[in-house]
Amino acid sequence: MRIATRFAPSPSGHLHVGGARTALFCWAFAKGRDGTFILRIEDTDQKRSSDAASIGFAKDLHWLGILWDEGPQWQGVGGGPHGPYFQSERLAIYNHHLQRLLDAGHAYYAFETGEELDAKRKASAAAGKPYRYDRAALALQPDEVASKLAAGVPAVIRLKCPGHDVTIKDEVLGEATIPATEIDDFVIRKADGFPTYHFAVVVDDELMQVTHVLRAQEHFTNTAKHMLLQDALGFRRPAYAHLPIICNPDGSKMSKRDKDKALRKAVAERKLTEPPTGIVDPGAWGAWLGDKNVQLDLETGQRLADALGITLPEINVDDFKRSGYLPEVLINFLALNGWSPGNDIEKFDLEFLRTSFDPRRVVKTPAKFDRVKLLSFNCDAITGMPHEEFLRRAIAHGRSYHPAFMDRMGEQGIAMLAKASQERSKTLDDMFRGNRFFVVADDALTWERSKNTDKAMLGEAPSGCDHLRALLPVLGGVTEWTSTGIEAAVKPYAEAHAAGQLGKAAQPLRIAVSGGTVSPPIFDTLAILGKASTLRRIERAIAAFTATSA
RNA sequence: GGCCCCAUCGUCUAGCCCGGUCUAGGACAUCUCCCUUUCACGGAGAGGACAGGGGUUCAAAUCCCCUUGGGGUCACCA
Repeated sequence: MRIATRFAPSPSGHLHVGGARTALFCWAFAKGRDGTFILRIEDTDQKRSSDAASIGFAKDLHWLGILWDEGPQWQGVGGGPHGPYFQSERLAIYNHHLQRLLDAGHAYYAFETGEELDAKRKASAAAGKPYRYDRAALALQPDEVASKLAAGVPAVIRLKCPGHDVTIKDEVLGEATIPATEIDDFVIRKADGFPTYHFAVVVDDELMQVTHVLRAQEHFTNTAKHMLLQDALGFRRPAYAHLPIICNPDGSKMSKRDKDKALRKAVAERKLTEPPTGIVDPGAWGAWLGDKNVQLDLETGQRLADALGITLPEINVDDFKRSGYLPEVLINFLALNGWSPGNDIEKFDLEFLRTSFDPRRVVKTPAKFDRVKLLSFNCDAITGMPHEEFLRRAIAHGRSYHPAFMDRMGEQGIAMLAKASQERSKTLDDMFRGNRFFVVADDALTWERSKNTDKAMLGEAPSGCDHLRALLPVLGGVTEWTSTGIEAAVKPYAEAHAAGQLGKAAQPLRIAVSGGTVSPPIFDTLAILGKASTLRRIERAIAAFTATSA
């Protein structure tokens, strides 16, 4: 039988890095064995699903280079003989198998409301006993059930568990036996007519001929339920491999809520009581501030972060894209969380992963996601790529995330900036984020006043400002305004007037034109800025620093 | 709390299944020095782990037990 794996996200948001890793391993396992990789959208929760989210998944997966053989059709991928691939479109299929279970006496209707069940759960908790469904509905007479159904009383369907222990065989975790007492008659169809996750998964995995289920370890205990369902339905049993969770450096589970956490912290630190105008509407703001469980939607959260001047932690694949990480690096790094090829190889690509991935080499322990190491990998990849490629990718990134910057710099300016930036960039975003001074109007530039800037500009004579005054005519006389042309003028000046210490002249220049102490190499910076801007900024800088120091 | 799983440098991990080749290897981070017009990059070097306790054995990171610690799960969410 042909190997088949599936990635089955619920479309309740963007693709999370943990999900991305699951997808990656599923893909690698199937594709490395001439198998099929299926994408299935588990949208059985009507309250939490959205079409936009499933498109987000497709985009993110596509960006990572993980393409599905079967699944929703999107830009030339997908389709397949086992559709539809949205669970919400498979209701008739589920109902058919539900009826089989009912007919065989393996399942039964139950009429307790959510509130009733909650009360029973609370009572058990108060008594210090674990809660299990009490099978009250099993005592109902057939005609009672029929009349309730006919009367339209909301009903769920539960699986009648056989009452024996279940031993799970797992490719990474080995064998584990779940005692019968731990598994109660769980719900397989909700009152709204939709199947629960457990039921839909089991049916779809069978019908889509999935042979290997690779999923996160949080599903491990669920496996017992799925096995019981397979037995009741007469289905085959796929092989299971449960992948360790990816978590934050502090050990907490990585989640979308981390963004809200970062925002709340920043808001508290700034003692903000009113929302920044036009970012969050006052009603939503109040609800959000008042309840830690309320989350801001992605766009609003991002706008608030921008307004507060903070960077949100990257959680979703799209966040890493926005931050300027390369897809091939993210994939490489993700694969290293929970798996390794077994030698000292750390840098590899999709193709390598495809041919070497083996679930038996998956680690059993949860991994803490180390963004610092990821950044280091990204830096290596960026500094190591051919410059044409860097230029191309930087431009694509800029068009998506910094269109105004791109416009103001112009094609030639961007090319020059890219040239000066590649070897000092850790992400595609660095070139834009760190260099905003290039695109502010000359007369709008302000200067950071700190120990460092004041020392460089106003230190002992000749001070930075003195050098700048002297440099003004020198630069003014430069006829070939290029990096080398400028260097040819400034170097001799430093030799003659700064004891050959180029820094004595370079640093004041840097501060004057950039407003701060960090920029690309100074001659490149001046060349990109142009002669007029350079001179104008120097004049204004001298004025700004000397005016306040007098 | 019940149940299930897990446990090697700060972090990701190699080694564990098939005990000796492990004075435990690599990577990121850290520290020192070098390079340097800033920030980075780069180069050289250093420190850093088998959770604890019992066994088994000539020999244990590797096998067994206990303790401790961590994670997952106990929904009409997936």
